[in-house]
Amino acid sequence: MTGKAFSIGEVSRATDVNIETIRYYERIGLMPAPDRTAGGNRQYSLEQKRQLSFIKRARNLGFSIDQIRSLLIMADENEMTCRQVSALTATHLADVQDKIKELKRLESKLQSLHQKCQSNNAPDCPMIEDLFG
Amino acid sequence: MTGKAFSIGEVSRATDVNIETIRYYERIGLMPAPDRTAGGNRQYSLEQKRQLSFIKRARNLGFSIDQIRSLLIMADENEMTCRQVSALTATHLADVQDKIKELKRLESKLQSLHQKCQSNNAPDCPMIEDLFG
DNA sequence: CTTGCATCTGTAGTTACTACAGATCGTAGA
DNA sequence: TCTACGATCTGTAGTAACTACAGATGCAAG
Repeated sequence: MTGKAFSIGEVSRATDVNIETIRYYERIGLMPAPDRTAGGNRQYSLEQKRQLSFIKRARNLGFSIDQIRSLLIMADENEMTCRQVSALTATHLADVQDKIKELKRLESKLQSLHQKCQSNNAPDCPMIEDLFG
Repeated sequence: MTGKAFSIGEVSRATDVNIETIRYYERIGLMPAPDRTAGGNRQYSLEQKRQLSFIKRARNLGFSIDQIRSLLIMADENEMTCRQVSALTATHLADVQDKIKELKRLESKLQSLHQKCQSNNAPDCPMIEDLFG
């Protein structure tokens, strides 16, 4: 009993992953090479569709492709993986928090520069002066 | 009276911009092609050094190369540019704020997933389950 | 059997650099 | 003046994660 097979377009719509991106994931080995029709079109199994949706969700959480590779391996094992997943998540969370910090630094600098710039009617721009040092 | 000339290494150390990056900026037209010694080594003028430091500061504020191209043009003109600079800064600031928002969304999702994962000793990982949907 | 949308492969472009390899330059010391 | 040897040179390729084609087929409905 072979399960239902899906075309790349169906899988794309179901997971909201671009067709080109799906093929890209296959090329880099993030997705397995699916079966093909006689004519050469890809035919995805339900499990493969599920894997793609896993990848999509993880991408939406900002995990990198390499991190997702690890997550997929962990998802396939049963020992110790929850701890490993937890560690990977913690690392990623820290990365995200670092980025937030950095962006907030930018935000406040930009805000103060912007304010100086707006309240100025002279020919010289304080923002530009600032950048020249 | 020709001003002092600087080697690429001196300029690199002075601005904290990688030598390869300086050549890259020249290749893409962000920096002008400097004079050369008889043997072909680059010789930067004080003004060119200043321009590179301008670029570096703007990059540190998160402006894109294309935005910096605009900023450099504006820095060279004298009409209306403060208003333009202000507009460009506002756009960039909005981008930064959008990114912060998105990262905060990620942060809170990751935090809640991480918590579930940590308080779990069962064989199945709630984080993985979650990603599979 | 034709029409026309869906897929196919393969390559190149995106952003902002970084990392070589292999050759030459420039300068301080002998 | 010759010789090291570090600094630069050019040119190309790699990074992350896609996206965008071109040109050729597949497939299903009428």
